[in-house]
Amino acid sequence: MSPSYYSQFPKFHVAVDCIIFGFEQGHLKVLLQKRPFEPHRGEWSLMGGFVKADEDIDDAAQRVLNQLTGLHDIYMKQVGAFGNVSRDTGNRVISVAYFALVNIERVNAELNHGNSAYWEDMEKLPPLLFDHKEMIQSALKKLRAMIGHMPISFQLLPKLFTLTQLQMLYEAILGQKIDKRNFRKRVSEMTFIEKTNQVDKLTSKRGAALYRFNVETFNQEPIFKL
Amino acid sequence: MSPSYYSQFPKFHVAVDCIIFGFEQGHLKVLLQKRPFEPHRGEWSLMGGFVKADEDIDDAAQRVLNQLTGLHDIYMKQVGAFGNVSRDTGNRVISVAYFALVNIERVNAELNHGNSAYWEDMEKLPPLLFDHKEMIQSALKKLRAMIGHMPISFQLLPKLFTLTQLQMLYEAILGQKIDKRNFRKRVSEMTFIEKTNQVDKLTSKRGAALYRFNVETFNQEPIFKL
DNA sequence: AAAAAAAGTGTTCAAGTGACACTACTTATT
DNA sequence: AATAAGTAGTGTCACTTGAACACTTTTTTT
Repeated sequence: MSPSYYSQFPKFHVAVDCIIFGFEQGHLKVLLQKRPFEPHRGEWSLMGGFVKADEDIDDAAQRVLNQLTGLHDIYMKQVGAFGNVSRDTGNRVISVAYFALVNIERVNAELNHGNSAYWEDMEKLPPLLFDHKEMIQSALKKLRAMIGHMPISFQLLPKLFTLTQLQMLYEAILGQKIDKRNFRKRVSEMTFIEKTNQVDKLTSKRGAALYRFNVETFNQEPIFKL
Repeated sequence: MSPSYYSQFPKFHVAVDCIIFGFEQGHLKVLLQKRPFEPHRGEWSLMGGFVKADEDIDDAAQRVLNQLTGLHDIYMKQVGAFGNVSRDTGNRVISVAYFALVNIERVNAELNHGNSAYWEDMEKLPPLLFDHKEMIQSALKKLRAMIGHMPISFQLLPKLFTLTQLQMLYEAILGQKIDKRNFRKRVSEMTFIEKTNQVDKLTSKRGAALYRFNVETFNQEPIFKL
């Protein structure tokens, strides 16, 4: 038994698939693309890619996200490994799913439209390749479990946002209405969600105060409950 | 671009590693073994194995669990994929970790001692192979998040158990003391944790009522909060 | 009969959660 | 100048949940 004891065992293609969430006009969205190669070319699918020989899986996910969106250093969370024998009908491929939360406007500036990428509303997902819908559902479940404890949802919003936007975001992710006064009460307890003196006048005649997430204040007292 | 488009990409050994939790004498334990092959033969490690070419990853985890313990159809939960380039110093191996909860007595009857398997207390883990300690920590974190909502902890106990045992189990998993009266109050609200008329006299002179988890009652009203 | 050992049992207070409806401000329209 | 339109913003109360807390009961052993 030399170090090549391993070599008696089969090897597999390993891919990463990215569930890239965005938020626009009160709707939670996912970035989909038409698969650019055979088999199943042209079907709607998540953005994915094969892991390279000298690459950590986490890094592969970052690379794939970057290829599509141009973004670097985005927080990505592993959803899990999907490894049924017949999940990929082309060949045996084990895929590790990751999700990311991104600001749609920042991404659209950089989107490589040669990829025919498209933001699809989570409520209106078309049929998707293989088990990609299952991956999205798992990712959403994980996201729902996390947003109450970790301030990750701000990644989906512009730097400055109104409390109505923030509330609509939570409603979209959780899939349920939230009481406005209770929501704002909780927000006001988080000192790191701070009011600026700027006003957004796009959606109301009165105008709404713009808020910002202050990382430094959060690091001093990282207690988050929404 | 034929169906062998995939073939330009590298392939990897894919393994599963099993975190097998047990509970004995008030302590949460993990089943470890001395690695039976090179490299690193003899180091303490989780029970693992390579995925076969025609095998779902979930099935591979079940197979590995069965090889070591003889148990079938045990609930296993995926912890995640561990895929850093240098996690396995022997060769690139991507490993998917799973955890299972088993009854130690049932397992010990079947344990293949040729594997030199050993139940180690979670508080006293020795240095472990590669990233196995990290896998165990992730598994414990996941377990902690689950036991409050799902009645999985009963897998760790004998069919009949006392409330003191059940409480010690929760204390061991959560790593903190629980108030006895509050705990028993909550248990008494779960009608599917039912008192038998049998009594355990091993640990007290008075004797303690033995309880059982009733699956049928649980299925009728699957609301679990502990 | 007394001591030992763990089982079993309620109440009270604080905190958190959820339900609920009107006023304030600005702009556009007449 | 008045009013209509449209969203922002604001407090209270009832209820539920969670946390703290100590003594009595039962049986066996000495």
